[in-house]
Amino acid sequence: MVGGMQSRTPASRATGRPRSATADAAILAATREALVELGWSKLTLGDVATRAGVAKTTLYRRWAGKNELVVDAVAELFDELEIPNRGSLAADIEGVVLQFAAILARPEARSGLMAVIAESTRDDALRERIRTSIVERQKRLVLEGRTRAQARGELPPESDPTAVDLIFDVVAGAVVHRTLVSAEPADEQWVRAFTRLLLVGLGGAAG
Amino acid sequence: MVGGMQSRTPASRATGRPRSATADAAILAATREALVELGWSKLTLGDVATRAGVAKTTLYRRWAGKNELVVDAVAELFDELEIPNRGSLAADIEGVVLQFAAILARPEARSGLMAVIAESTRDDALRERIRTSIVERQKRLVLEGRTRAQARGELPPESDPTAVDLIFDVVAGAVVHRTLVSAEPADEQWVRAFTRLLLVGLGGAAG
DNA sequence: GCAGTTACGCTACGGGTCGTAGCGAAAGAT
DNA sequence: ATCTTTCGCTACGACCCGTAGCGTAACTGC
Repeated sequence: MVGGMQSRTPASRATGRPRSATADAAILAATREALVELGWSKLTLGDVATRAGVAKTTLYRRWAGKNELVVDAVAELFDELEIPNRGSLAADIEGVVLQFAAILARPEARSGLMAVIAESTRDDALRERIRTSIVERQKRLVLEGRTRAQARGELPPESDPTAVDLIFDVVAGAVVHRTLVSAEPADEQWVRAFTRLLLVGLGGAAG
Repeated sequence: MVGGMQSRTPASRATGRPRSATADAAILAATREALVELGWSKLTLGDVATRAGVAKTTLYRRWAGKNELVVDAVAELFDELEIPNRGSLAADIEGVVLQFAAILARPEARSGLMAVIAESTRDDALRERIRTSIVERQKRLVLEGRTRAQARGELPPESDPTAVDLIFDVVAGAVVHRTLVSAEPADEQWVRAFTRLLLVGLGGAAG
């Protein structure tokens, strides 16, 4: 579960009919299904409610609108992200980038993620929701990978705390740009070349 | 001008009343103005027409819909992009990245660009329009910068033609992710750190 | 059990936007 | 002057939005 949806009131009351967890799951699944079939712009909340088998009003009791709903629906796709321990920094990077690319290859992520990010440029609350439920989880992987590499002696202990932010923007940005803007797959070959570039830079001997 | 709007028919006829170029410019300017004030989702074509002082029908004769209109309106922002010749590869990179960041800092670019990219994941024609009128122009800068660096002897002559694509995705992706997802400014300090990372990689001695 | 409280499904509604059609007038080309 | 195309304007059905109101269902505490 994501944890980003509306809490019912101040501190969840223990009285009255409880909200159906089944309905939550059905709505989020229906949202992803609609994203695949219709894309962001043609997705309507009425249609999602019908697909999920719930009333439109039920949907509006949980989510404020299309933006929040899609953020939660897409966020679940990132639950599976984990950084593998493959023994070397290069292998670790390749592993996590491939996982990230696999998620972005799915149509429900492609059409949904960019759209909510676009909306978040004018909605601070939405941006925060995206940050906590999607971006932070990714960034944690970068931190883990670097800590591991430092323990192995592959990287010097870093003093600058903003270095992680930079690396994260480079890694995530490159994969997103490759898959969504250039519209080319981030396959193993590309990931290897990218990892090499990230490790040794432009100055490194070219392949 | 962008050159991406609808040609009137097969080969532009020379008879009848010609289309008003003034109207074109007014519509595109009004679109950017509406993007700033309303953002993508609340922007309506009727409102744009009113702002531009033209009839709604006039707008529909030129653009098929919101997507195409915004692409053209945003594309004009990238007309000013040029790679400066600063004498070294590092300085060249810093210069072009700062220019790119300056464009992405403008609200009409932030809210518009990501939205049309999101839409392009389900619309090949739109993606192609974005590619030719926005992306390719950026990529040309990367090519120029690399050619220049090779002439200076800073980079070895590259055999792999896909290397440019990779570098482009990394540079553009990092800047976009920094400004739109992390929502932090790509200022001089960040650009310097990024350029260093791009040149020497993670293995390079840390600051 | 029984009352109290909340969630649910359903229907209906005003308000807004979409994209198009139809009209007469305007602006050029020949 | 005539022909062709664009322009501004109005009007229209279709769709989606977000909410209100109602009766019913589910769960809690007495």
